Amino acid sequence: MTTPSPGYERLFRKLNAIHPITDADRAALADLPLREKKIAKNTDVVKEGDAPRECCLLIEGFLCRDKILGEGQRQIFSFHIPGDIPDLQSLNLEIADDSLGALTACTVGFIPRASLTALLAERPNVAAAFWRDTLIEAAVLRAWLAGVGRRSAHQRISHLVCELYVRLEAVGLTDGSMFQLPVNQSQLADALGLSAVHVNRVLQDLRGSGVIKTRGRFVRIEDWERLQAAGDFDPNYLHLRGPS
Amino acid sequence: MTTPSPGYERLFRKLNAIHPITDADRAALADLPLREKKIAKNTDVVKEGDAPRECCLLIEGFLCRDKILGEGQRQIFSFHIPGDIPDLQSLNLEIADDSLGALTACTVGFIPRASLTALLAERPNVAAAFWRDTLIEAAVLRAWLAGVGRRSAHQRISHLVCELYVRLEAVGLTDGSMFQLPVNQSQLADALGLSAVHVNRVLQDLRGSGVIKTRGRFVRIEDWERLQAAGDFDPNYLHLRGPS
DNA sequence: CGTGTTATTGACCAACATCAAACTTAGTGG
DNA sequence: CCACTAAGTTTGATGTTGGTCAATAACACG
Repeated sequence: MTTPSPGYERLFRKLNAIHPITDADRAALADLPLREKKIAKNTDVVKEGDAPRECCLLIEGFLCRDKILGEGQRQIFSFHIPGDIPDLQSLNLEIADDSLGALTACTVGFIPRASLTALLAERPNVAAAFWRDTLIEAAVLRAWLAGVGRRSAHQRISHLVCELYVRLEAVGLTDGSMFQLPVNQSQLADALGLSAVHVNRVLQDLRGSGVIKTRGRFVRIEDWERLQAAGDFDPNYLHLRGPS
Repeated sequence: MTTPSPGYERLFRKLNAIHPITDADRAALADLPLREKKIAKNTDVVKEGDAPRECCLLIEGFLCRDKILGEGQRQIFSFHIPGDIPDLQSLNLEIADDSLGALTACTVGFIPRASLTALLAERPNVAAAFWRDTLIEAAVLRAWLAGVGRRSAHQRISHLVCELYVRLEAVGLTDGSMFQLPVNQSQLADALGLSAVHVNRVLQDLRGSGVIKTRGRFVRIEDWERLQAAGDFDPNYLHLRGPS
C-alpha cells in the first residue's frame, strides 16, 4: 500500500460523511493511480463535447459545472468543493453535455476511468458510496431547481449561502461562521437565474439587515437563524450523517 | 425462468436505448419479484419523508416528482413515463426529500429494494445500465434547471414539449407526431417555474403560430423545426443511442 | 501607479405574476 | 342521455419583481 496522497484525505472525510467505508476500501482508493495537476483560474477542466478518459477528483480550490445556452446565457449547475468528484456525474456517459471550470486556481487529481471502474466492480461498498454521492448531487440539483423555479431572489441567495456553509463545514473548510465564497456577483447571478445587478442589490440588503457580512471573497454568517429562515433552508436534502 | 411480466417489456426497451444488456441480464431482471399495483390519479406513490423498502417501476401511466416549498409553492422536478424506475433516484438514500405522485391512473411494479440491490451486486452490467440511467436523469434535471434559470417562457415550454416527444418516442409511445401530455396548465406552470395564466397565454401563442396543436390531453407537433428552434432544443443531453 | 476587473448606482422597462371572473370541458350519477 | 358539478381554461385589468443599459466608483494586482 502506497502512502495516501494528501489529495485523498478530504475525499475520505467527505465519503465518511455520507457513507461509511472500511479501511480496506480506503486503502484500495489510495492505491488508485492519481495524476495531480494544477488548473489555472477560469480555465476549463472538461469542456462540453469532450469525451474524457480520466475522472477528476478536486483536491484544492473551487470548480463549477455550467453550460452556455443558445443565446449566450449561462447557467451554473453546481459548485464543487475539495473532496468532490465532479466527474462522477459523467463516468458512464461518453460525451459531456456541460463544462467544468475552475473558479479559483485548483489542484485536481486525474484518475483513469478504467482503474476507477475496475475498483468499483471489485468493491461494491465503494460503488455504493459513490452512487450515493451522485444521488446526493442530484438532490442538491433538485433543491437548486426548486429555488430557481419558485423562490424569490432573497430566498435563493440566502439558501445558497446556507448550503455552501453546511457543505464546507462537513469537510472542515469553514472558520467558525466564516467561509470562502470564491464567486463574483455575476457568477452568483448565473447560478441563481438572476441578473448581476439584482444580486448586488439583494446582497446589500442582506448585509444591511445584519444577516451576513462579506469581506473580499469571504462571507461571515452573522445570524444563522434568520439566514436559514430567509432561505427556507432545510439541510435534509444534503443527506449528511453528522450534525448539520 | 419465469415468463417476464409485461411490465418489464418497456423497461427492457428503455434500457436498450441507453445501454446494451444481455439476454441473461434480461432474464435476471424478469425473475425479480414484482408486486403490481394500480395507483389512482393524483395520489402519491412516495411522500416526502417516507423511507420506502421497495423500489418502483412505472409500467403504465405518468408520474411526476415534486416538492412543496415552505410557502406552499410547488416545484415539479421530472415527469416519468412507462419504463422509468423513478425510485432509482433514492435507492441509496434513506428518506425521500421529495414526493412521487401519479398524474394519471398508473400501474406500477414494486420490487423489494433488497432483491434489486442483490441483483445489482451480482450483475455489474445491469448496475452500470441503472447507474447510467440515474446519470441521464441528472442530465435531464440540469437541462430543466438551465431552462428555468435562463430561458424565456416560450423557450421553456417549447423545450419541454420537444423533450417529452423524444423520450416517449424512444419507448414507442408516440403516434406519429402526436403524443399524450397528461398534465394540466398549472402543473406545467409548476414544472417550468411560471404561473398557470402565463402558461396559458404562451400555449395560445404556440398554437396560433401553427407550431403545435392540442386536443384534450394530446399534443400534435405541427412544425418540429420551428418548435426545436423555439425551444433551443438539442437532444444530446438525453444520451439516447438510437435515432433521436 | 496604472489598468483591468468587480461592485455599485440610477433611470427606465418588460416579462411575468396576481386576482378575479367567466366560460368550457369532462366526469358522475340518476 | 341528460343534468349537475368539479376541474380546467381563458380573459382582462393591474401590479411587481427583477432585467437592461450605462455610467461611476472601488479594488486588486503587477
